[in-house]
Amino acid sequence: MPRPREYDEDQVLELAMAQFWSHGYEATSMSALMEATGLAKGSLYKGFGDKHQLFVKTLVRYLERGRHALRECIEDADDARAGLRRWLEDNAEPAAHDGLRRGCFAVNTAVELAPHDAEIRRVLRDHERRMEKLYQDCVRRGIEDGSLRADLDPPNAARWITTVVYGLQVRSKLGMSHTLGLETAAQALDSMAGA
Amino acid sequence: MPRPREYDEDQVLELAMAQFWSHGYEATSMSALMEATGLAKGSLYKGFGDKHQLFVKTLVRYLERGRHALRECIEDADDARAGLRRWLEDNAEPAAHDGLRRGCFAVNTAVELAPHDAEIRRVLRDHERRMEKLYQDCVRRGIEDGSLRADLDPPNAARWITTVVYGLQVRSKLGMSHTLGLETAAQALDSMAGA
DNA sequence: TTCATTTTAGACCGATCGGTCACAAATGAT
DNA sequence: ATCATTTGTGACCGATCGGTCTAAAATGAA
Repeated sequence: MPRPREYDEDQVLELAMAQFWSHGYEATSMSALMEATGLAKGSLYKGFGDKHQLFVKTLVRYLERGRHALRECIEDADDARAGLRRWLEDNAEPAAHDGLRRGCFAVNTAVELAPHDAEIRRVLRDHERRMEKLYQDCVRRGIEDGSLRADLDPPNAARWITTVVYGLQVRSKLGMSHTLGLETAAQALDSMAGA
Repeated sequence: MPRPREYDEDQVLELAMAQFWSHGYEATSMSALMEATGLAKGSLYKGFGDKHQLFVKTLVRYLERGRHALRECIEDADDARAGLRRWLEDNAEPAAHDGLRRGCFAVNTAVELAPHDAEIRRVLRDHERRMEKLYQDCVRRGIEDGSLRADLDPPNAARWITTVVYGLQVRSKLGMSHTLGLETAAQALDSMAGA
């Protein structure tokens, strides 16, 4: 009986995400979101809540996708090391790809909002915890299949991987070349590779 | 003959830096800067230019201080590895220290502004280049005095150190504990330590 | 067709944004 | 004491901020 919605919710979230991802939270205005999504202000507020709620929705979406990508990356690989290499190389790439230097939405948000926004902090910490669980599984598998050093401590190694990935994403904001990114990825892998 | 200035320029820059460092560029308003520095709006503009120019002044100041700290850290140490350890540990610490989680002003700025601000990008790239020069010197010294692996490639190792330090700074924004930070610092050192 | 219901559009809101400017205050030189 | 010069102050500017709200449009049910 009601009037049907004219927009596709998923698509709007994608478009809004692109804005937040490229420009951050503070530098993205509601007008920019209206233009990017094609929706009028009223529709955005009715459909997605205020600016902050919309931001969280796009962030959660991004994080879920990131975990999915990591899971796939690890599962599809021949051994743990190959999966890890692929993941590190993927994280060394986006900088060169998009001239936008938008880096990683999660890292951008951690830097901009985490210190003063408890909800964002909770969401990002939860994501970090889940990612490190996946890293741990990968490391354990690598120890078993011999592709990673046998003396690695999985939780410790997971935090190590997290750190290197964050570092690559920051470098990408300054315009790291693909070649140098791959070099660093290789170095990270070497620090954990089996004999 | 003119009326003398009533404020101390260095002190004002310090206070403005604290604001930008904690809240970033966009989230820091001129009113916040007025309150933080105690200067009226007109004085800020007359003395330091507009918001962007003031920001750059505080950033440059921060970067110079950072390079100085690294230089001292390396020179004062008994050997290259000790200096590098000290530097990595210092970078694993600030997170825990200030409940503000303000992290590293350079990393914060790289993430927030570098993609869309050519001047900032130039300043930060120049700083990165200088820092890596210092890292390279440190690595070369470490190869000579035997405290670092002999097969390290200095430019490569310098980028590696940069990456890890960036990663530590991002983790600090989410509230990394001092203990876990030190653990990662140790891991980074191990990846370069001499036999 | 009429009605209840929901979406859409955009005018409108007070607050705040970064930035300017005119004027008062403070100095040393004369 | 007067004057040229520079600093300090805060009122003021138009623009834009995030957010609200009313009214028109679009539907299915009755």
